[in-house]
Amino acid sequence: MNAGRTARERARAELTDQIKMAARRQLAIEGAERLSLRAISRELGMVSSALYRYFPSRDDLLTALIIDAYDALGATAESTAAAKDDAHPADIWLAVCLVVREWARAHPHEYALIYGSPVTGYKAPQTTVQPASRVPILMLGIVTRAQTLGWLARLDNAPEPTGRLAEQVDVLAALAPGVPRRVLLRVAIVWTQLFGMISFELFGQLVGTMDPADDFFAEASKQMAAFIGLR
Amino acid sequence: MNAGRTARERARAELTDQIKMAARRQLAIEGAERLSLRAISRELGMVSSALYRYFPSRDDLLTALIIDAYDALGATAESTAAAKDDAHPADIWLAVCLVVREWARAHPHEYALIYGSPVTGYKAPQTTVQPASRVPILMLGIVTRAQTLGWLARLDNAPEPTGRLAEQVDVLAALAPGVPRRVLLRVAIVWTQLFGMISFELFGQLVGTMDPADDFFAEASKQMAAFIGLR
DNA sequence: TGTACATCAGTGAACGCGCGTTCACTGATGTAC
DNA sequence: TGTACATCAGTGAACGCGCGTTCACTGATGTAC
Repeated sequence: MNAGRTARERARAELTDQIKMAARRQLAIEGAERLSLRAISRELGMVSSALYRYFPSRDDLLTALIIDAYDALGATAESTAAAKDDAHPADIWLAVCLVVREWARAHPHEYALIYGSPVTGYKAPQTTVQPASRVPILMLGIVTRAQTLGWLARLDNAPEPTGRLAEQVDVLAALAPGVPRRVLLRVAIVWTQLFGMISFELFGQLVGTMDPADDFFAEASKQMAAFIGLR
Repeated sequence: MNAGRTARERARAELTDQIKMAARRQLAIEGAERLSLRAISRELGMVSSALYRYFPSRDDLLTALIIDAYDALGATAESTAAAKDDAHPADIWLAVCLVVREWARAHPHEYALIYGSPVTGYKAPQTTVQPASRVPILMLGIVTRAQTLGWLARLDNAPEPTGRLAEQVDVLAALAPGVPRRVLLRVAIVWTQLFGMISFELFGQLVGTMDPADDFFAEASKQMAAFIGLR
């Protein structure tokens, strides 16, 4: 019922959304570097200066798009995991890997916006940090659950991190109580592998070898799940 | 002595280099998307139209820079490997991983140019393929040598690729005679991990956890070397 | 060695386009009494 | 319920800047005889 919201407030919320949608459409065609306020205003049939009632600058619009992209990916991954709540942790893990890849393939420019080379002259503000951490936190949660349920191998052969690396791993440990540090280190390694593989696929590095990458992706994800001890 | 080359030819070669150098300098500051012929011509004290005597268009200049970047990275990696010719393959492997990372950190925009999100509207021509393959070919060579010398574990537990994935792996097998397919599949996985980790470091994804990444990188590279059976 | 002609590098002006941002303004919507 | 005033959205013109590419040209370098 939107009780208490004036027509003005509703119109503002709606137009803010429409601006972001137009921006995303442009992003999909042109990429982030070429995202242009004037082109967006043209698409919406407004005058370019009108956008400044909604976003104080182009960079603020970019920030909004970045946060939206992280949140969209995060929400997709989280709901995939939630839907398989009672599956084996290893299966949940794989499903999350797959859905992250699918989202990336379905939204290549939004993926590039958040995981590709940074946009020149743009400095991501602190507000992007929390949305950016949703996928890693989800992955740590799955591993933690696996540990609790006894579905995590002991990995006695995996080396224990020491020194500064141990301290860095402790940042993860705070989010994954009970999971050994040697496992968490491997989770970080696998995390970089996952996004490295997706980036290689989307950015054209696999052409001529592992492209199309469906089988490669599935098999790599499985081996990486085993690498962190999921079984 | 440059025998046989006229003054004109020498001047042309030199200016072509200077244009590329100026372009690389601009790349380092502005990024590839903002690379501008006019800015380059300004830096060289020429008129912008003069550049068209050297490069038929902005895209051709970009192509030249991409090829140069792949070649610079490839040459660096190859000479690192060559300098350790008689070391253990595992040590050569690690040294190559490290020097690839170092090169990337020293040339972040050139790295982004070749391993980051593709430049919008730019389609990489076939001529970039060979330079792009230097590092992967080098890595396969190291693994092949390890196999020949008996420094590659058998990895009996690693799954054998099947179906289309097996065919894709065979592209690598042609460059790595005698290396089992299950190992080559892992080499491909590790290849994506390596560049994924470097991209995450350079593009700011590790901030708050594994940054600074020296220890993480070294340890991850070691574990990945073990993952493909190097010992 | 000297001349005539062809090749090529670099100039300067122009075309046609794009962009982000500011600012004074009009007119509609919302609020306090 | 009605009026007076404040808030806010959107306009349109302008500023000052950037870009890639084309084209007719001048003058220097190279080549053939």
